[in-house]
Amino acid sequence: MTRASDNAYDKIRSFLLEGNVAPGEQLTEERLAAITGVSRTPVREAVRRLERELLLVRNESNRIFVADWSRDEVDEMFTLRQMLEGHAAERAAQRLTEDQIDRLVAINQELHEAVESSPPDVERFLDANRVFHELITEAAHSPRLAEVLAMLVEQPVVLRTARKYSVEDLVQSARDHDELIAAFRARDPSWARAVMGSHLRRAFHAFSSAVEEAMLSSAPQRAAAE
Amino acid sequence: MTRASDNAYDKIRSFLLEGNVAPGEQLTEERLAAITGVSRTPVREAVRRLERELLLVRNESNRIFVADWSRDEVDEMFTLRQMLEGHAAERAAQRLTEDQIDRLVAINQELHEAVESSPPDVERFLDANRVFHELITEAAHSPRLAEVLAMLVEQPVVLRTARKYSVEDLVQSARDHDELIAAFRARDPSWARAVMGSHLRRAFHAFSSAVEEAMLSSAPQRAAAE
DNA sequence: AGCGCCCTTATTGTATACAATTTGCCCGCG
DNA sequence: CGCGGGCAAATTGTATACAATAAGGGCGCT
Repeated sequence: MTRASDNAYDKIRSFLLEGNVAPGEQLTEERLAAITGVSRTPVREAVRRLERELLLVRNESNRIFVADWSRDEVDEMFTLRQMLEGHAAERAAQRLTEDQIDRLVAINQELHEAVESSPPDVERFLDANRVFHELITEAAHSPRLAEVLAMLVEQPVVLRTARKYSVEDLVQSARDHDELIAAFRARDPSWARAVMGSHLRRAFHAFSSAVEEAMLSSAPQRAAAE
Repeated sequence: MTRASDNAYDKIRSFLLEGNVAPGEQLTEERLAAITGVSRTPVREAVRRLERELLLVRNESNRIFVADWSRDEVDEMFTLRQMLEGHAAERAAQRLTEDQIDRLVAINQELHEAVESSPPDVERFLDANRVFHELITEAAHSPRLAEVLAMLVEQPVVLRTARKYSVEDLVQSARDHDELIAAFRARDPSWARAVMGSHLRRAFHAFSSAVEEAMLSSAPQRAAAE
């Protein structure tokens, strides 16, 4: 792994995920170079990577912007994930070792704890959630599937919104994972696929209501300010 | 569109597709720069793109190699395409305009002609085939889906092997397209998905037998030469 | 002869200067 | 007041030199 460009990638990524810049805002290579402390060359590599993961986009004249996802686009993304992660779960059900299933249990234990603490520790939840899904993708043993999925998950909009999820949403999510584990233990691919499908679809609706909630409280203010 | 790096991308891509280099062979940025006539900087951009499309791969120390797909990997790729293009066909069935369907008919007419000429004009077939699938993907109106599919289609292994397809394979492929068009005219999403599914799965098996055929005739020679 | 270390060479990574392109602004003209 | 041309500034693209790293080969040691 190269030093500077990976470093730049990590820094820019955190920068975006922490919401330091608004969706739609323009960034310049120069500015990113300043932020990351490396020259434009590795920054360009990092930007290409982030483009691929859809965190950054370019306009028709190749200027760089923070990606701004509409509700429909997020819907679309969850639909693709449902299809692909459903497939991954199906394959994982046939391939997971006992050890790996035990690890899933441990990770989901962590996730349960994050949910049940008060207030719920959303960062810890998201972390465990990510690892949980990654392990399943990995166990599917399909490098191309993994690569494609890497493009779709970890979207800033979704992660930022997650902080607004209701406790019930988080609890249900943890329960979905429990059921996924049960499906894996039973070595039942279609069960696994089905659970993954409803899990992700529910996640989309949780996202969707969280956004609407946020809109209701913030939109009037914005309207007044404009 | 930038000049040099797009140019480099096109040239390297043709270079790979024409089979000028063997799968697994190492390439260097320097050599690609010589081939394309530009400096290493735009070559690196082009290489990144080709990596993304899985035509090139890197080893653990970032050296560049021509991708070498195993039969299982091609299987995996077709499975993903089946899932994603099936979804695209489903959406396209609900969204294609009459004009677009007419265009599909025209393209498939071209494809029929390519197949029926003797000997079959495989290049023309592949061209029409690509355009046909692209139009469907586009009509699905799902930018992310399009992006993901772009990573998977147009694999050199598959394109090279296509030259060895039997006439029946090509004819059947054209018939699949006819049926897809019928499904689109009927505005029947599940029909469209199902046809696309069997179309791609059959394509995989055509590929698979073509490869086996080639192995049977060439493997002994290679063994003798070694 | 085999094995491991070191030095050389090949290759990729980074910085930087300059070129090309795009944008935005200002100013003059209708 | 609008609008169009053209200049200046901002931004991305490319070339090149040098740095860092990895591979390969030879040489001595055992």
